Amino acid sequence: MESLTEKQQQVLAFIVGRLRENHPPSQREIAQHFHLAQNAVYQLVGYLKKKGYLVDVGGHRGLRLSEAYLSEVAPQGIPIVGRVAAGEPILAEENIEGYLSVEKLLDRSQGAFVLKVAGDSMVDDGILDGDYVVVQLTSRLENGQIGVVLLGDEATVKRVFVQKDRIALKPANRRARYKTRYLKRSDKDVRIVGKVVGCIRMDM
Amino acid sequence: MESLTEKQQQVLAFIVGRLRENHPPSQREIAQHFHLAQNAVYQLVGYLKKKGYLVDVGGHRGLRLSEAYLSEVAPQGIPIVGRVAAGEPILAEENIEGYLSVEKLLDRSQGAFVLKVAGDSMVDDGILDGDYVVVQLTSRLENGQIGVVLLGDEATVKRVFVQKDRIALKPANRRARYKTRYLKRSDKDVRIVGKVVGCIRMDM
DNA sequence: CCAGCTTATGGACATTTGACCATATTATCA
DNA sequence: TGATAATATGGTCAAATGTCCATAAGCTGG
Repeated sequence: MESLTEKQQQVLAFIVGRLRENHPPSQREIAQHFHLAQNAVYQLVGYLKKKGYLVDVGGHRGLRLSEAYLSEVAPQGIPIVGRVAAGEPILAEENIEGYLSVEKLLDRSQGAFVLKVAGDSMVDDGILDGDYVVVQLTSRLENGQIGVVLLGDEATVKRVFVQKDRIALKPANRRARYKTRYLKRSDKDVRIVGKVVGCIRMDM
Repeated sequence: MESLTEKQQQVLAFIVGRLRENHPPSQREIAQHFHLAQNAVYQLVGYLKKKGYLVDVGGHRGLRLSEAYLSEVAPQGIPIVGRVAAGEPILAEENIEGYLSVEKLLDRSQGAFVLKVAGDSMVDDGILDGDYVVVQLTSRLENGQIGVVLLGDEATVKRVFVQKDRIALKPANRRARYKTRYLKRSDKDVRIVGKVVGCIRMDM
């Protein structure tokens, strides 16, 4: 990624900050903030685009900086550290592999939601008590995928196997010997809600 | 919070989704998406403002929906589903316990970063190969906490025990019989980087 | 039946927007 | 010395924006 001048960094930081607040600035707003003419900003934005930090999207002929997405490579989210180069501080640019955007995972427009996991029946799959699983609404599940099934008013996270006339819910806990539950497919109290696409653990 | 009609909910969801992508929609874009006239959107937005879901900010005389902030009370993050009320659709308001904001976890200003986990030495603590652990930069670790330690240019995630003259790195994998590693505290190739405060698994 | 709220359409308009033009200064580097 | 990149100002312009007007249909509750 091409490097930025100080001015360019300042402007990018300002834009990113405003985007975080759901409030994309206009070029004239940026200009005012830095006591510049609008055209100075126009050029700075041009450099940021050229260097790949801002990207135009959509078929817009170009109106509103709002239309200039942050590129995926722009520093949003938090840095992913890969290998650590010898001698370098851990957050040095050489060590940063990319940036993690959890917002993508949590894309609400796709009908995702989060379910707080109660119980330890899935610990062998790395889903612990108190974790949040990210659920994608869908009734289609490949056999063996981890899904959320609604039994009456109780939501359960298990490995789901759809068989001829029944649905098998298989836990993942060698230690506690949870039993696999079998449910009739015809039972209208049973509903496959969605697929578990992610898992988030906080406050460890 | 005053309740919304279905149409209003749809429009709000659309707006929120687009704001998450750093791409505030214009009223005409919304109109196009819902096959409406722009003025229908104008009125819907008016209702959303009246009910407090959208808030005008700044001294703008009113141009661009981008200028209409999401109010703090508007549902940010994705919904956390707790108990599922009998009969209700899973995303009904009755079922939503709160909203998960991962951004808080990933607060960059606090000097957090993400490390991609390689290997399965911590699976018994629910940290799998390929997971991203959220690391809080700090050299202070309570004994037994999961931390990141830099050995030369290799970053390791383990349970850390600081003893008199050595540091113990204890894996968590019953099956593979990983050995606990002991390091001299005086070794300058050894550095405690931070504490693991979260774990994120994507694309399951 | 009427009143009020919601949804909906079409037209008009001042304001703002990003793009573009010409021009100029400064600093760096070959 | 000359070329290039970056920063900066002024003016102009078509396109897009949110607001507002008038109008109307559908619905609910009094």
